[in-house]
Amino acid sequence: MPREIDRRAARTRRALHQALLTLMLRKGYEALSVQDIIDEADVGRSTFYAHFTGKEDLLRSGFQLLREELKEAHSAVPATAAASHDHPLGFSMAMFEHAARYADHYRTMIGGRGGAVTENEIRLILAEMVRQELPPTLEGDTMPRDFVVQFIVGAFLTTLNWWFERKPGLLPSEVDAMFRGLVLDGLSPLIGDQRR
Amino acid sequence: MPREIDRRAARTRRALHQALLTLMLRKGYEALSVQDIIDEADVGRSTFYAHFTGKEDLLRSGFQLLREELKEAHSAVPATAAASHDHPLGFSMAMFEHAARYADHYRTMIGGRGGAVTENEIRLILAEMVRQELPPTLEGDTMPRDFVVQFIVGAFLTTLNWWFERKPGLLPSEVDAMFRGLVLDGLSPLIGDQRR
Amino acid sequence: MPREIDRRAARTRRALHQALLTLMLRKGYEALSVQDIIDEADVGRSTFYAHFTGKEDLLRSGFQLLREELKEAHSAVPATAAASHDHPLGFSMAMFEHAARYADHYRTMIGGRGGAVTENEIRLILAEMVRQELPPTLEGDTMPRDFVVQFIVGAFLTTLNWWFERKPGLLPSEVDAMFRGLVLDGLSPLIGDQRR
Amino acid sequence: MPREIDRRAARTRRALHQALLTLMLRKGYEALSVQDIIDEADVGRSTFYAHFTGKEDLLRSGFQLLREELKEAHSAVPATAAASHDHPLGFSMAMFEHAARYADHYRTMIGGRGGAVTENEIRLILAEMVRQELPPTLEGDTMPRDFVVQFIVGAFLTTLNWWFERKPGLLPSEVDAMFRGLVLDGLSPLIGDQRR
DNA sequence: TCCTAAGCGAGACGGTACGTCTTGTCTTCCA
DNA sequence: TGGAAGACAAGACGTACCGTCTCGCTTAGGA
Repeated sequence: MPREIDRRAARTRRALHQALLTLMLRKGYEALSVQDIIDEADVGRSTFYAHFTGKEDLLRSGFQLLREELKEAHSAVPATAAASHDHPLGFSMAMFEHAARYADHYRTMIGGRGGAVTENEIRLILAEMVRQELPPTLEGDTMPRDFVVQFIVGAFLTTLNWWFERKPGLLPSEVDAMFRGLVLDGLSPLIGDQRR
Repeated sequence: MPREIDRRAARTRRALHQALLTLMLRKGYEALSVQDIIDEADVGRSTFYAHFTGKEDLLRSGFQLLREELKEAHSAVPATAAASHDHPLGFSMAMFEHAARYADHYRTMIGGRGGAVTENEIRLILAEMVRQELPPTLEGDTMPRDFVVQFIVGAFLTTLNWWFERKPGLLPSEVDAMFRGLVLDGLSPLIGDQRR
Repeated sequence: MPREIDRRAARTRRALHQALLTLMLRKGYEALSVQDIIDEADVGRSTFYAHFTGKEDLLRSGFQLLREELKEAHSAVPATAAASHDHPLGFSMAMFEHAARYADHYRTMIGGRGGAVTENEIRLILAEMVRQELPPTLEGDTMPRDFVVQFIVGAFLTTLNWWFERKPGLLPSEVDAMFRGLVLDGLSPLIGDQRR
Repeated sequence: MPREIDRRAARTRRALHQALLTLMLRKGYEALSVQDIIDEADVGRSTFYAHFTGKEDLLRSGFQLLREELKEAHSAVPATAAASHDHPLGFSMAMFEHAARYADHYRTMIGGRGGAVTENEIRLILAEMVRQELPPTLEGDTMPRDFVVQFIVGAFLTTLNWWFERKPGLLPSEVDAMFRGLVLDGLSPLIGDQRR
């Protein structure tokens, strides 16, 4: 197969992904039409459908690329599992800082304007990160590992959302402290739990 | 205003709410068209738009009714705030049992098939319940109350989702124990946290 | 039967006829909806349909009344047939003057804005007038009487239309002269017809 | 512009014009809905609106085409103005014969079932024909030329209508004689006019 | 150097759903 | 008990997208 074609095709796909991103920031995912996207990308209608089955496919494929990039980036870093023993949920601080820097994107992706697909994809990515940090076996063996993973991911997203919506002025470090406080120690310290 | 009109109008609205519920169970919210709903409800197109601005309005109005019913039901019960000191998150067990009984509905509402609006409405209802159970002041004063509320609601929905998706065989009591374990005590007991 | 009801009914009908006339002047017949009419007449929907089968029926019924009034008015006048021998098409001058005085109404009724029904009703009324003026038997017996009637009515309406559309400045007497010239003597005097 | 599109578009437009004609014969113009037309033409709703703004536009555009065809056909014929001196209103006989052959179409177009638009378009076409036959200057200079044109057109349509409605058995030649009799010589020969 | 096969833009097309509008019916209220 | 009020089912309107399709144009690789 001539590789020139590959190159052209790749350029087209990139243009479409870029257009999607731009437009999602501007109007949100649900409000976009395929027509908007191909106008923004300056691409023919049939070309769009030659590459993707619809705007959802385009969105998913974008996250697919992102996931692969992240995987490569991570495989370069030595196993952090050991470090995580002393410093659990090590990913969180970096993520909050990243989110602060790219607040517009995060807001779009997470605040409903990204649609259900986006949120799901983000959960998958976060779940992957959390899974790698979590010790392979949990003490007591009462909690399934993937349940714990979902719990952490959910708490993280809740925190991010609350931050953006209600207290955008807080520093990443402050938000991180709150996140870690709740996730690691739960509510008991806050309500003077009398159990036992 | 003649009350006959009220009665007819109420019947029409009820038929539409019922149709929406039926169809959401069958095909999910996003896939529904207004045409589907009015066909199911056997109602004229213009009648639909005389009552609601669209399917989202219909959905919201349904939750509005639900919320009012719940409020009335709750106002009958004596304040549970006192009891919640000994037994925090008292709502959870009853909710898990309720969810088990009406699994189909919960699955539809929560598992993405209900759409973003539904999830948001459910969060509002749950947040209201949690807010009533949570002590008015939290110890240490480090966590904003509404953040804690969002954390609990998120954890509850995560638990529900995980239950339905991954381990539908578990008993409500088992799921409740897991939910309470994580939310009240956090991860520390599971990972042998060495901090401090 | 209580005649009070008759009176109410008559008032309702009059209100509807009046509303129709008002609105036809304002927007033209075709553009009117039943809703417009009952709003203008301040009458309930079912009331309208209790009296008329639709807006066409209302229109026709209005002309029906008009026709009866005209018939009464004419029956008072002694037979003009004799006079018409010396002065054929005697009706025309009076009609043109009337049209000039009520130009708005005529324009509405005749210039297309009145709809096909209106034009037809007007033709019926005019045909009746023409029929009365025309001698009972035509010389030569080559032309059916009703054909001649239609010819005259058509020429009259053509004249009226042309007057309003193209030369609204002309006096009724000038227009009448043109009408009579063409209808009575035809084209021959104008084109120097060489036949025979 | 690629001419393939022209070809496809032309086919679509032809199908719609054909469907309109068919349905007008069957139910009349006013009773038609756009839905009827696109069903008959087997064309998508949006396609219809891509070509025409509504059924009136479609109708007008059909007459536009017809007018262009007639113009081309006429431009082939040598100027008939000269001939018309000896034989005025030369168009009439051919038109009556044509009408007899395509009675259904004429009946639909003229008898009210064609709607106001149709009648107006037909008047325009006939006016054009009459204008070409009429000598450039009229004797006496008392009648505006376009008034005379309207008079002739009106008389022709009156004749056609009367023929179809009241005496469909007459031959084209008989009808033509009546038409020419009235239009050229007027009423005077029929009523023994005593003027002067 | 020409040929050919692919990627591509342009956009016509049949469909489906939208939210609005109008019609004629039907049920209840009120005088 | 009959007229008025207006909720309603039905369905057409014109608009917006969808996903499919056909068509020429470009462009680079192999002949």
